[in-house]
Amino acid sequence: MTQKAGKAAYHHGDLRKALLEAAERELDEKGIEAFSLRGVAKRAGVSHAAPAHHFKDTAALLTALAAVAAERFYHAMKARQAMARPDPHAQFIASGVGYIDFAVQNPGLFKLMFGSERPKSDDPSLVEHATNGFMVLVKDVADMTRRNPMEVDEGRLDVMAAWGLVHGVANLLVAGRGFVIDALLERDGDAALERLIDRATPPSFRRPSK
Amino acid sequence: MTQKAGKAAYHHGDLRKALLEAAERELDEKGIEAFSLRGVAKRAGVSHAAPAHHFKDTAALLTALAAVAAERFYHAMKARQAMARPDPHAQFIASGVGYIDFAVQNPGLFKLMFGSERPKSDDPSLVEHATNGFMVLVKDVADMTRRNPMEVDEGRLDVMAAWGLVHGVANLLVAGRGFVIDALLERDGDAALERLIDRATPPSFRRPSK
DNA sequence: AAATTATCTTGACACTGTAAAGACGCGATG
DNA sequence: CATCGCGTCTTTACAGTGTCAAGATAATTT
Repeated sequence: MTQKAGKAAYHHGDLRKALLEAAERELDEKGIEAFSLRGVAKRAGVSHAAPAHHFKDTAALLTALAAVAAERFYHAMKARQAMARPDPHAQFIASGVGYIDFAVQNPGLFKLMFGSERPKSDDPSLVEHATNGFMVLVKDVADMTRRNPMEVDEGRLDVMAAWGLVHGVANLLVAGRGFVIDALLERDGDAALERLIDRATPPSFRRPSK
Repeated sequence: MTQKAGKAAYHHGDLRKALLEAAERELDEKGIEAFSLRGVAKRAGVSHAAPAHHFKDTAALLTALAAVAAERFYHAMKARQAMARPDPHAQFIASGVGYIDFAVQNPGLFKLMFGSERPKSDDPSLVEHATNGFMVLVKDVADMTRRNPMEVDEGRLDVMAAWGLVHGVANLLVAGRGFVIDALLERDGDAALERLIDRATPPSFRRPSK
């Protein structure tokens, strides 16, 4: 086969993984717009052309990183839900808080997933994990409204509204435009987000159908 | 003074304005992440170092462009409101539709304003126009709830929710993640957005206070 | 042990943003 | 009107970027 399991297989060991970790650090410190492949190579302690043997180009590296980000993103939401009450509305709020909190805790990864065109958005692995995340949202809305929202116009509007709400708040916070609720977040933490989503829940989510 | 009014004052005429227009084209075609200052200069028909005399660096150019974008953004919302019924709820929906529609019609400028860290977000002109836009939203919420929302916690949550909703939907559409409602938009146009915002309006926006 | 293959390095190229220095034309001043 | 001065643009240069091609080295296979 190609490489050993543990570490130090060849010159570096598992360089592919090391590059992904270095890329995440680069992303956190420099931001997506100043992200540099040579910087990643430097962090990993290899030459500037080494990444080419593991990732075709920068876009491929960022795509792989976006895929692991999407996976973590999904698990962050599921973990929130696991700790919340099982009723549909509580589950909806939990995933929403998880959505926003992940963005705040991982602004670089979040912007990579949703705010950059550099990752190839049709990558199978990325699509898979992103779809998983989306399905959480759809299921939440489905459980609240007791139907498959994607099958009717009103349901689709509801899904888009729910997604848009958490996505917009996440984006605003990550973009440094959260001054409206920064003080509340400082004081109440996640509870403020719960209140926000709860207050913003439209009537169509409270009733079975309509 | 420095230059004539009409055109062709010196070698180029009003190069500053020409650069801003060229930058907008560059932004539309290449996107913010592939935006190139030399590309802008080429479009304007000047040497690659010419922009330096009108904008200190690329960030300064993008900042100026973001400022004009913010101004247009504000006017787009106001224009929508001027054509809508005068009641608070209709005004709120109108500005929301204007918000989202501007993003869809000007994805480059929208991403520049909200999704990029390259413009200097503390630029006075940019801050001024951005604040104007924000004030539209605050006023809408204020008119619906009959109070200054920024003065109480619940009001701030409402403002953030309203902003987040339209901002999130706009972002998703601009990021090519609008598949949930793309068909509806294709069919009904802005009316679909009106329905979306209307359905998503939380109960706290319908009643005077509480 | 020798050959093959995978992995990484070195060097090169075209491109980027920015700085410094020079050329040019316009407006103001004598 | 001629000249100066200054604002405007160009040329040249440099450090940095992503990517390609060729070479070197270690690990695996035969």
